[in-house]
Amino acid sequence: MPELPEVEVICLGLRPHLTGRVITAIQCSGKDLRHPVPYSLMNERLCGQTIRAVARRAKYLLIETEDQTLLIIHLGMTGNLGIFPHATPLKIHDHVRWQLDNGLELRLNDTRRFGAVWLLPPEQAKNMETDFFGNTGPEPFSNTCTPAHFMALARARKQPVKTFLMDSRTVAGIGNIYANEALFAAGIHPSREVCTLQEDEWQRLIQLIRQILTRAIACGGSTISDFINASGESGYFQVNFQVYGRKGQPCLQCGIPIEKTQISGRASYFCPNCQKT
DNA sequence: CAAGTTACCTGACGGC
DNA sequence: TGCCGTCAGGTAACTT
Repeated sequence: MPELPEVEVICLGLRPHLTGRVITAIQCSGKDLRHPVPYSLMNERLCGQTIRAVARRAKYLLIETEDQTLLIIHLGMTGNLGIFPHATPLKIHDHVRWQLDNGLELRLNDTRRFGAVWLLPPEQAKNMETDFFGNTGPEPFSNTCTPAHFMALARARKQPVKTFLMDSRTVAGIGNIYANEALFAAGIHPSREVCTLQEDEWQRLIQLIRQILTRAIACGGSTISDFINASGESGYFQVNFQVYGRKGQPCLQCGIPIEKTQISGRASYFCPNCQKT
């Protein structure tokens, strides 16, 4: 489900519900997500704490409490977060619930359980950016996300540009949908060897990545099958997809049918006319 | 080391 | 109707 725009939409939706609230109790389904859920540690460190801030880094949601404890949530492919009254019946695949002091609770629902939850006590949270996110690339909107950054990493690498963009060590938050969409917008073939991109192409690609992510956030994200934001609403950026999921349909620029191929195991969509290798 | 493949897990869908 | 194979927004451990 979630790439950067979807996590950002969830973050923005949750922030007013969570900020200033006290976490009063925590419940788990008992099933592991990608890692075991740190249930005992959360009970020790989180219960009784007031939430100070809700933020996003890459595709991770960060919930910080007044004593600087950090709850980190990743949604994997199918994870979703919502705010519900405590008495709301549980749905299948509701795996973690954080009860609040106002009768509501935050719920993590994750069908495939590729999501994950971490709890960093204050002394670890302090070093989060190096210890937890040490291998994570810059945010696409940060001023360190530059052509020089990409060109330094791409030098001498023959990897397809699409795989490079989706690597979280290169740049944060870009997954399969937005990699496909950004490369179409830039007129760059997804299989192109990443070391061959020139500075002006990187400049334009960065600009288009930012534009597409910004528009997707404004649309409330993309709803492929089941994404909903914290208020239970679907996103609608998917109506703006130019190539993703459009195999065989005419390119919206030139009318040639969109093609689909596998690149590093991921579905890749492109216009063979508008995107040259 | 770089790049490709597989595994993790569940559910939806298409073909037969 | 039902069974089976394939595929899916992510990440990391493997293999080559």
